[in-house]
Amino acid sequence: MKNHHPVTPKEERLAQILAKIKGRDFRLTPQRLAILNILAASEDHPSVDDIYKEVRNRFPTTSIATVYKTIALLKELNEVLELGFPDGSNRYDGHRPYPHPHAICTRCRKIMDPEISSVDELSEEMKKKTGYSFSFHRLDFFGLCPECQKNSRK
Amino acid sequence: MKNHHPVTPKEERLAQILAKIKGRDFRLTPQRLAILNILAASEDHPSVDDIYKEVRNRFPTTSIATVYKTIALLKELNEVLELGFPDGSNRYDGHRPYPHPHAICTRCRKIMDPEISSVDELSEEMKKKTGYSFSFHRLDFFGLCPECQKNSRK
DNA sequence: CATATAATTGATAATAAATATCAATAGATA
DNA sequence: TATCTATTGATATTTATTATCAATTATATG
Repeated sequence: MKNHHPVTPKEERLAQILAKIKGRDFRLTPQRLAILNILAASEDHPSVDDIYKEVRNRFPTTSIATVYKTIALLKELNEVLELGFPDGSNRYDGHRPYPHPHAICTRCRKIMDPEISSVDELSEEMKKKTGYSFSFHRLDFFGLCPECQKNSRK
Repeated sequence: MKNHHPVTPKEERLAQILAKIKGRDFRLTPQRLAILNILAASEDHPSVDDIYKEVRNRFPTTSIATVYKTIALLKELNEVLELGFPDGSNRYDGHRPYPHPHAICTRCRKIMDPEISSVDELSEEMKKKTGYSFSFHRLDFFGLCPECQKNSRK
């Protein structure tokens, strides 16, 4: 079982990204591939440093600059979503790069990706009323998750 | 015509904020009042530096640290909304502090505040599906404004 | 398969936004 | 008016990100 056509959604996604990269005379380096895989695989929302630490498990010489550069590339290709935290740092969502909102706990930092049907309507309304052509977005709600709510009531 | 009860929405708003400040043994300093007025008056979305420059017209000794501290206070009181730019810097919206989306041009940096009716539904759905209690949010769409779209088509 | 070209890496310096520090100042209260 | 303590202002520090550039290496080509 070696080279084969993509079957799972994840493999398909990865294949698409690779096609995009090859199509624009970017090069496919092992570091990039590793970062890509980490992002595509992670169900949570890693920081640059999280990603950095994980890549170094497989490629111990990887520089943090490479992580930043790869993420910048993926942002440009619209294959990763950047969540801006109020403290100035960022998190990355490589899982569902189309518009979707996050629920972010400001205490424990837990992030949820609920399925929200009204997003499409919102996007549509925004496009109609502004005339903008959007390429990315941040739809993030900040507050307390259910657990932290309990703990804060004494 | 000196001290009088608030009549315009803006005056009312300001009066509310002042009440909040007094209620929590914060002090009402001239610098704070000036920053507050700037934010309440500005129809666009100033950066910290924009605000800093404007305060210094009236209070030339004002420090940038004071601007940061005042904005932090207003964020805490939920009286100003922070927009995170992809470049890491922030903009501030003191005009409509309840949930509303922005359309941000990544080329000319123009920001629009359209009236979007589906936001309420989105907020409601988010609350129901996550159980979070939200205190602030970022609903920002990034892309090209109509003018920059024209200019980019050769 | 060997080679040439140019994109990319890795190490580190530079930048920039925001926060922390702390003595001096000045609101608020009695 | 005097006291108390939050706030200011100046600056140092922190932290995230970007820039720089020589060395490396992916890719195309002969």
